[in-house]
Amino acid sequence: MSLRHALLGLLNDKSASGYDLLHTFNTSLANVWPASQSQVYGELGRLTKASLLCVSAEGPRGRKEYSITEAGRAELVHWLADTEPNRVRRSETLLRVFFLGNLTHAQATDYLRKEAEVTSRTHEHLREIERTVDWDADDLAIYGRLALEYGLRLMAMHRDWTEWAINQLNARHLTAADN
Amino acid sequence: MSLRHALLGLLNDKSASGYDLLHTFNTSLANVWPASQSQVYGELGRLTKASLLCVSAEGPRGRKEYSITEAGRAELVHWLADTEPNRVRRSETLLRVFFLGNLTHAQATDYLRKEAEVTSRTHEHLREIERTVDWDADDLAIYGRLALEYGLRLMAMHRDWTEWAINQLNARHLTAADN
DNA sequence: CAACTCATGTAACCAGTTACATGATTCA
DNA sequence: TGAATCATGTAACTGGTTACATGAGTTG
Repeated sequence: MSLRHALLGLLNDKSASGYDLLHTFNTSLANVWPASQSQVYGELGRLTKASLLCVSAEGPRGRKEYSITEAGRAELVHWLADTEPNRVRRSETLLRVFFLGNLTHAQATDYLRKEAEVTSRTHEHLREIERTVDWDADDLAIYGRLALEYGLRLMAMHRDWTEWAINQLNARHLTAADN
Repeated sequence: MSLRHALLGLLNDKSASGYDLLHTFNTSLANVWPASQSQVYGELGRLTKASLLCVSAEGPRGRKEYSITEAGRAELVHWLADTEPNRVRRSETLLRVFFLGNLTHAQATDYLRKEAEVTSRTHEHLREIERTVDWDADDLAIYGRLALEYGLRLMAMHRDWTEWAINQLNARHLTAADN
């Protein structure tokens, strides 16, 4: 149910169209809770039918501006204050690590090196966001700043771990007569 | 398609029944790629129909032991060597951070403190695993050790970030006349 | 007037969760 | 003999992805 609450949260800050929201999911929320076009439009319809949102204005090209209702605000706060987050994490990157023994030493370290590279790029991208966004603006920016810092630290950790893992594999490769 | 490759990876190491595999998903892989009973049994059936696995033995209580086939091994290596991991991450924990402005200062810091607590418990749990597992056994253990270290570092980072975030919110709360 | 951006909607499919259903074997 | 564990299977539902389909307004 997170997408629905993400929509409520964003619309509580500011009324917007599906198209506007989609943009937010592709930028600020891209690394936290990405959502596709079909998902956003679908969920907006369902939330409106459930009276947690309403269409507050219509513009050119069939544009619909959605606003949160009192019931929607109540649901948002209820979600934040009274429910537990789902903490299940899945990482395909890490799953692959489990099975690296099926590759040659060179292939395995290449895999890790590539991960390090992608991590660096993401880190750079987050730094770029940090530089360009006006962090004093509003609530969303203040808390978004906290989330961004999380991303930066995650990428740094990921980079360090990857280096460590490569060294582990190299050490093992040198001492053993395997592979 | 990650579950299917997780199954191939595990069965390449050692033939096993759905029940055995389920146990692995609930322990070693619980923090990397958890899977439910219905999912495992369903996928084993599909993989067998596709000839990537075969039933190599039947035991008491309808037990079926699955073994990987040559085609299955080929698919496993193809997945590892020739395909890119899906790196999409979703974090409900972090999504909620975006919307903490809808709570009181006390509620917001409580949320973060609770996250820190859960993180500590998970960290402790991983340390326990580190202590009890025999890491010299086989390939899976060696690479599993790398994954475990990732988990430990992730939890440490998460803990540090949470502390930092609480301080950020406290500092803001003291200087401003808001809330 | 062509290319681009704005803007919405839907259908088919795939992956994962929860719950239901059943029964054999082992062990205290 | 009753409880625990071993063992499998299926159905309904929810959430997410990809692709298809359409068209209005804006800008060079």
